[in-house]
Amino acid sequence: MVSERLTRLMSPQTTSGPVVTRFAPSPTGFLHIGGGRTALFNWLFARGRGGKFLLRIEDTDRERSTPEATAAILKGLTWLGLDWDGDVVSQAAGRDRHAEVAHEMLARGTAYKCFSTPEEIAAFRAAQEAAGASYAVFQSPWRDADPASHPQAPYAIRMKAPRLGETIIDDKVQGRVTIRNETLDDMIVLRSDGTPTYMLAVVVDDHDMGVTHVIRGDDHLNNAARQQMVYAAMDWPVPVWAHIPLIHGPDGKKLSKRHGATGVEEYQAMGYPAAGMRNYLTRLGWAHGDMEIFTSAEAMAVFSLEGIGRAPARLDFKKLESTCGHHIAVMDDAALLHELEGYLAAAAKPALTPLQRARLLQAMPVLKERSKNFPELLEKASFALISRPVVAEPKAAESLDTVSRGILKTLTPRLQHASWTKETLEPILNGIAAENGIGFGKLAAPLRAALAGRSVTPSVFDMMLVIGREETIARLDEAAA
RNA sequence: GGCCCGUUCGUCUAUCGGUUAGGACACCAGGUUUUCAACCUGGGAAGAGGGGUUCGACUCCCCUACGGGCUGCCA
Repeated sequence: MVSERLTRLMSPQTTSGPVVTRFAPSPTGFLHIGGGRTALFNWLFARGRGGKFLLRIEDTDRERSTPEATAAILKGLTWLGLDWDGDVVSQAAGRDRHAEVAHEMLARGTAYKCFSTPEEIAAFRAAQEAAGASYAVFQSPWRDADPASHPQAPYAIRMKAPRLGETIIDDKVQGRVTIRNETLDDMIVLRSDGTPTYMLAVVVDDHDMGVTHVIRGDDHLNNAARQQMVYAAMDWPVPVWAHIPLIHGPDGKKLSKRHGATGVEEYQAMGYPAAGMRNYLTRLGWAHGDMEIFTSAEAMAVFSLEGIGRAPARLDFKKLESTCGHHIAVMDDAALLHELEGYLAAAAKPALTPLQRARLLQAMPVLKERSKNFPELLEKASFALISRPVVAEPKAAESLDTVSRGILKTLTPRLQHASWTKETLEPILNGIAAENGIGFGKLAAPLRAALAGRSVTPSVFDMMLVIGREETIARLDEAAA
């Protein structure tokens, strides 16, 4: 699924050129909801400025990367409606280029060969700890070693990080972040087995792909300082940074499995429409005045990095549902039905029959205004989905007593030739109620039981209109018998 | 441990030195009603704590507390 990586194609970008953003997940599982939001912000920002939104799979960790995970991530993005430009880039496919850059840095003198073994480094740390130091950055003895003293052995390539001064990350979300260089180590960019590390790969890929704005989780904020060393070592322009806070669970702790749904696909299976998810996720950590309910196009028009908050936001299902409810209410009926069928498939529920689909489409106007998610909509649509004989639930059956059944019997003849509109039906039902000396509510209950087999349903008129005269009379006759 | 980031109603947030601190979700009360919703009206609800700076701080600075992140030949 991941195509050949893009080869070097962009000229060095300038900050005034077209916007290029990217989403770069590791394929180690499904698309995390936090990752989905990161992708969303990148998408909104690029699309809102006529720029490009690229997708790169960071699969350099062959141990943990799987093609299934890559497929799951693509599927999640697709469901969310986040379309990317060009081919999906595989980071692993760029090893040679990454190694080439590492050697170039070697040639420039901004990196050096380090012959220290992992064991020696571990020993160094243990010694530091034993000496009472809480922690110390590893200082390779090879940093300034005479090449003549280099042994014939495998070596890693490390950055020659500045020991003095400070590195400043000019971040659009976090502001100016200053990191003292002494806290930065000579990070390894090429392992002793010749493979590149993530720190090198991201920078090379972002540069080669022409990425102008790096919008990612703030767990990378400190990494940005390290990565900036590579840009400097290669004389490459540094992209605009925007480190966004992570999403937390309702309890304020980092979102994890015990909070329930962490994967985007789970939200589809729970029956939330993509447009509602996008709206909710956009507002989670970003705001533009009092703007609450909006389409993605509207969001793109005003989305800015400056509008992103600095504190982690908590997931609130109540608000998610409310937001989705607004979107469901205004969605096009056919589109809604289509997405609902996608939900059915995602939730491994039986597909709709042609008759059910037709009735659902007809009932959509009355159903969509009162549903916050698809399960709820389907619940309200029950009357349209069932087929005769209608089996009344216990609570509904109670309203089908002898008297009520008698009333229903007198009703059907009058429906026989009535024109099938609410305007005609309403006086007929009101008349029946009046003749029997009962309020309309008393008549509605047995009607609900007969038409839907339930005590909670949409309006009786709406149900009659959707299932039609023939089916209405048939259901009433069966219930009255 | 060190370094970095964060902290406004229960939740998401507005405010970018001067406001009765606004909106949304949720909650409570009332209204409407054909059940459930939806809808309408009203209500309670916030600047973590302590120091500064200033005529004036939610807003700027410092400290503390709490939360998060980074600190790997993981990404």
